[in-house]
Amino acid sequence: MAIIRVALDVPVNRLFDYLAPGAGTDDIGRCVRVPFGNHNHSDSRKISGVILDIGEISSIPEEKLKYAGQIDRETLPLPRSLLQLFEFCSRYYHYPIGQAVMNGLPASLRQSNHIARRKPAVSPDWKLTEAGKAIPLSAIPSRAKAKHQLFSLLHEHGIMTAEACKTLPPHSRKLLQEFRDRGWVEQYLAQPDKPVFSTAPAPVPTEEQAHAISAILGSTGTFSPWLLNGVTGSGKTEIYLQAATSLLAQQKQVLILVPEINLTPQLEAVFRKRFPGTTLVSLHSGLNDSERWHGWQQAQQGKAGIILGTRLAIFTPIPELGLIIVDEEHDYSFKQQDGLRYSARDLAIYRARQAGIPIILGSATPSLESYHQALTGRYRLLRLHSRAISRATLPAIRCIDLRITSTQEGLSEPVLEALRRNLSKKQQSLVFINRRGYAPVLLCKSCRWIATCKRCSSRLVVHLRERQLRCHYCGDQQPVSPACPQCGDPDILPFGHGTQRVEAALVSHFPEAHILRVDRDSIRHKDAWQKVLERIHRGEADILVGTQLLAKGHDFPNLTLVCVLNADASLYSTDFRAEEHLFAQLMQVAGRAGRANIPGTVLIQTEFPQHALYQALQRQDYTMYAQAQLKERKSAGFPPFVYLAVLRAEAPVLTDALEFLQQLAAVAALSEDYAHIRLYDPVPAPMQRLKGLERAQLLIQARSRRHLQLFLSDWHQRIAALPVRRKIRWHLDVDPLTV
DNA sequence: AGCACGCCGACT
DNA sequence: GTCGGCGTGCTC
Repeated sequence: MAIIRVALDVPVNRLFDYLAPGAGTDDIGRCVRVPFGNHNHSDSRKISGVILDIGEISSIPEEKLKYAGQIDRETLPLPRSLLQLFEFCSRYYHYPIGQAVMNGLPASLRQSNHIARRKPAVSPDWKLTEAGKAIPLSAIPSRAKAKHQLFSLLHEHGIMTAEACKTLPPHSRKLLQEFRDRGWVEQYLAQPDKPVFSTAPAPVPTEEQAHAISAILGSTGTFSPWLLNGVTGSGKTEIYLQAATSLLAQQKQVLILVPEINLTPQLEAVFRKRFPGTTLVSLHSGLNDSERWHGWQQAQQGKAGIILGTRLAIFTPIPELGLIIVDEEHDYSFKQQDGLRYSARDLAIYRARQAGIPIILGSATPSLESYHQALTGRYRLLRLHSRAISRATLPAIRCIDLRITSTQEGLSEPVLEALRRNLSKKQQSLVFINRRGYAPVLLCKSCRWIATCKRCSSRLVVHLRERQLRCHYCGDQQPVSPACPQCGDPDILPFGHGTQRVEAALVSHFPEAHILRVDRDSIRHKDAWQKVLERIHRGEADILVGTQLLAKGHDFPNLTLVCVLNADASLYSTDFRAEEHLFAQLMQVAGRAGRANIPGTVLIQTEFPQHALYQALQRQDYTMYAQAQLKERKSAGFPPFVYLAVLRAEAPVLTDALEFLQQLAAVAALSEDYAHIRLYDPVPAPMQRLKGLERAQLLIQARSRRHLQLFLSDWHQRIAALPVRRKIRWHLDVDPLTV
């Protein structure tokens, strides 16, 4: 009897075997309901899983095997390539296979009771198999009237369309299932739909663009990763569009990944406009179950030519995938920070290799990992030097030396003066300060007490308008107390500047101006972001005050001045990626200034104007900066010259977490591959206390991916075999962003 | 993860 | 005497 091996959403890295009479290899990739757990209860609970394999024998004793429930044959099975992707995820990120699969599926497929409920989006047709054709009609006794009739219908036409099935009495539909179980008929899908293609007129590309486009298109049908490096406004999007045009014309599908949900509408609009007749589906976490399910189906059926989405879209089945585009490839949002900690950008490379297609990684400031790949010839580098619209010039970037210039409420006189001038010119300005709230610190002048979070090792941020102290890590809030809880002095003061405080200062400086604050607090309500964008575009804001929300990928045509207030904070960070991140962020925010035919100005307040970062930024010289950074990374032994993984543990008491990690480190020494890796001492995590738990971490470093993986596989198995330590939670993060 | 089993403390 | 606390171990 056939045995199906099913991926289930349980934290055990193995498949579960079930008896499934009548199941065949075409059931691989299908959803199935199976009984799970509840050994000696008659009404054992059923959950959904995905069939990953099928065979005749099981390593599980026969008496333990249960019968699988209903297999969902109404829905297209997941393609093998997607199943392979899940298997790769499970191996590479050391995550249970069932949870890797279920993490990637839309909720409507994942939910434990979906099959009975969900209306199928497509019904496959039935056709006679070779075995079925060999059965003569006379083999069916004519007294079995319905059976005979159905079989003769099948013999007459060879197929039974889904439409025709609907007109059959329910009894006959049951018979079809019976025929299938006998191997006489099978379900199949008529030719998958091809995406409709149509295109609106495209602008004539610049010479650089034309070169990039023809290079990319020359690699159609082969795995070729392209790193497209061009500053904001250099016309990366046009290259995406024209590369997509060619692939869509060949009836291929195009997958586009963007970092954030906020960026999907914008790029979506651009693509819809260029390809008015092509079905575009947008996939991100803002969709409800049925919307996501619908988009997924359109992609899988080949109806959607363009699949645009955030990181989760990397798990969409796309049968005719011809091109992948990862926009803003350096962005951290591509890495999932909990559960299956995958990098959608890295998985996109995997998919491109798997499908044998080109992939474009686009960025003004590529990640050092990708740039290194380009320098060593694994990726091919395409550079766009000039802004695409000929008259647009790069913004002039100038540092304001805070060592010799004083500030009031965080604003220096040159910044105020520039804002004043821009106001009189009726042009928009952006004041960038990457810190929400009014002030990041509440300090008692007499005893130096600082308001801190009870559950986290963080300082509470003053939100003056709401008269609240808030923890930006756990969300906890409390009213601002009237006096110092330690010494009773009523003289406690907000220290430092956040968006609210800068907004207030600007209001008093420029009472006549329209000032709009944009941060996570101001757009908390749904649709608020869209409304803010509309207001900005209607010119209803003279000065924008905001966090990185404003820095990412939005074109504000009338914006000509950008002022950066507190950039230096990142330079004090212990995180080895902090500088790279700051550079990318500042390049991005600088790119907001000056579009079309208005030149832009960027002013950066800093105490370190001589710092290499600001020097490179002023020249907008990514290459110079990246090469200097790579040199530093190489000598310091950081990625991309080494490969990292982090094992993090959390427990109510720090020493428990540290001791646990110490124990794991001892276990690691038993591994054969231990010689090829370097294990650091367990240390408290950068944010030691979070949501009431103490966190510690153990850094693993290796010279090659292969060695890291060999070690991790072995180590992970040893850890899993260890007796469970209560009250300690842990996880492994491969290629972590922060260590 | 769930869920059942199991072995110890305060209650009708 | 039992109800239920959560510590432990298994799920095909």
